[in-house]
Amino acid sequence: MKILNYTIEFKNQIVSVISTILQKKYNIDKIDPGLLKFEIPPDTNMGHIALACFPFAKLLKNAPQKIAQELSKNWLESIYFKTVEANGPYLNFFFSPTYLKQFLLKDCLESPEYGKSNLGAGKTIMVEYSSPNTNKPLHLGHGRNNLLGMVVSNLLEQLDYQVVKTCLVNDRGIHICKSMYAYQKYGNAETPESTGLKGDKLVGKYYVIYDQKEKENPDIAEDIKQMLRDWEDGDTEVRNLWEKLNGWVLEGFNHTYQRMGAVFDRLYFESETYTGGREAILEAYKAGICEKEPNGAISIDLEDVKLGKKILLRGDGTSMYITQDINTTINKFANYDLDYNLYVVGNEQENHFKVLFSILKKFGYKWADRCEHVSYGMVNLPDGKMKSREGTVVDFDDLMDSMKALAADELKERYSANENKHQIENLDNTAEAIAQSAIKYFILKTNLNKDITFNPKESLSFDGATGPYLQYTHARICSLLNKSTTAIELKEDVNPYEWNEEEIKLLVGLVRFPDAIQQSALDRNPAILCTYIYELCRTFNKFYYEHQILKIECVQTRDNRLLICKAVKAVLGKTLNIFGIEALTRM
RNA sequence: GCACCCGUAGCUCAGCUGGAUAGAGCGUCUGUUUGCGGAACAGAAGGCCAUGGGUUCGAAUCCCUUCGGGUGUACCA
Repeated sequence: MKILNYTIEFKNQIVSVISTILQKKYNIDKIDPGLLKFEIPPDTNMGHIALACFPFAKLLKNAPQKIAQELSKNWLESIYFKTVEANGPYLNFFFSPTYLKQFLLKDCLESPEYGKSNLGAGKTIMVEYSSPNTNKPLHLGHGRNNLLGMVVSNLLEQLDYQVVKTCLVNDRGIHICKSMYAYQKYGNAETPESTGLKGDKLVGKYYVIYDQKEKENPDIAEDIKQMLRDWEDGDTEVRNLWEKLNGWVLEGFNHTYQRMGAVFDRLYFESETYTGGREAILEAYKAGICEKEPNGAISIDLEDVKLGKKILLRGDGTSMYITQDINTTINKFANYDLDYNLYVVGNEQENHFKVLFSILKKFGYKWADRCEHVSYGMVNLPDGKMKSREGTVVDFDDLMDSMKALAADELKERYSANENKHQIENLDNTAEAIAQSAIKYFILKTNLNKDITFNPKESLSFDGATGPYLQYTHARICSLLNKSTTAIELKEDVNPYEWNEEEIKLLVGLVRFPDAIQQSALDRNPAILCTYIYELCRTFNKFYYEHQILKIECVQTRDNRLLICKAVKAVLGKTLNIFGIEALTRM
């Protein structure tokens, strides 16, 4: 298993010591730090961390086994390591008790900064996510998007980036007119209040109705086009209707966002940006970057980057999807002094973003290279794709509701089955927190480039590698710490303490935490942190099962175990926080 | 047609910047609790890492072939 590519304090020491030894021995100039590949040995008895010596073999023209031997023999004393030994082609390191306790545990317990780094210090990064259409409610696909946007933002903040979270609201266009049209014709002046429906649900209902009506009478498609023209002309009646319905939808979205914990620093509305972009394109045309088509459309040749030809303005002079995206991106860099600009959007738009970034580059914007599409796979159902119009979507509000109901049932059952157990004071909040964690972890744990198959019956369990498992581990530790009658403080060991295998595994897990965050953030992939924290919890639960803590006689052992518990709790709590999952103290 | 992505245990997924014996969860079978939360822990069974080749001391991992699945390829958004 490979690890430790980033800022770990002891890494620098290893690099410099090894370089010195090899330079002296083999009389070479410099060792490329990239050759030093750290790993976690398969078994803690072999070592706590390891360095593979294969890469040196070629350079030094010697067997990796021999090199490992030489390195171990010439290793210098270090505060970080107790022993360093060669094992075949590997150089294995065992952490010193001093490092584990006075450095690692101390950091975990006392430093709110543990896990963070300053890779992004002084840099601003924008994360655009969610970007919904205001004609129908949010479904599970949006759920994945929102969660990725939120968590990637949180991860970047751990690296000390200044993060600007934005949402581009697609609030105009032909698809918006469809629900408006159906509402106007068949709506009977319904309102969220009169129907008791959430605003986005009400409008979504008419989006579906429109589709049915169009199947009965395809001619109404013309009415929609007219409606869009009226909207663009500022027709009062159409505009009023639009404002009313959009207001309802956005109100509905806000409830969903709030419930799942999505927040935005800045909203961009397509209705305000869609006319822009023309000037930039016409300017580029004047500069000879774009061409004019026979019918007057403006196009750009992207053949050199194998993206063909792209129309930027239609023959009738109207804007396109890409036109307003050009405009919005220019605005973003004008509004904020951005170092990076991320778009969390599904992989079906990969081509669109390649085109967009290429265009901006050709237009001469130096920041074009700092734009990045965070692409992810789709969410499918066991029997295929989700389709709004065919009613096969998993509505995100409904999903949260049903998960909450399941969690509440579970809590009641567990409570009545164990009368001696603690009482859940706030069943409603707890059920909500458990439901949230089940959904969030389920979605986040899958790598970005993979599609997710969502099987409602099987996917959202509370057992195994799930959000509730993580919460359970946290609650268990809290319960344990509460029962401790002595203060849990970090003290220097009077007698040397030998950590057992499970304890060492936990400590090595804690060492990896900053690395897991950095890798997760730099890859824009929360799944890495998901895997990490699940493994840490599994290691903890095994440790907990195998060893007594509070009731063990040896005070030193008890205190050291409690320290580990507290440290795991700290790291677990931070991670859950990054995921937007409540770290329950009871459940 | 072309481009990109995916193919690892019955199912859902880790592992992929090449390295020590390919790992988890669910499901199936079997154990563990007077010890602090059993939403836990352990064991068994289950793999030609889609296929065929190549590079390498070494390939699930990199390159190419084939097959299977997905997405994109608009003067739609």
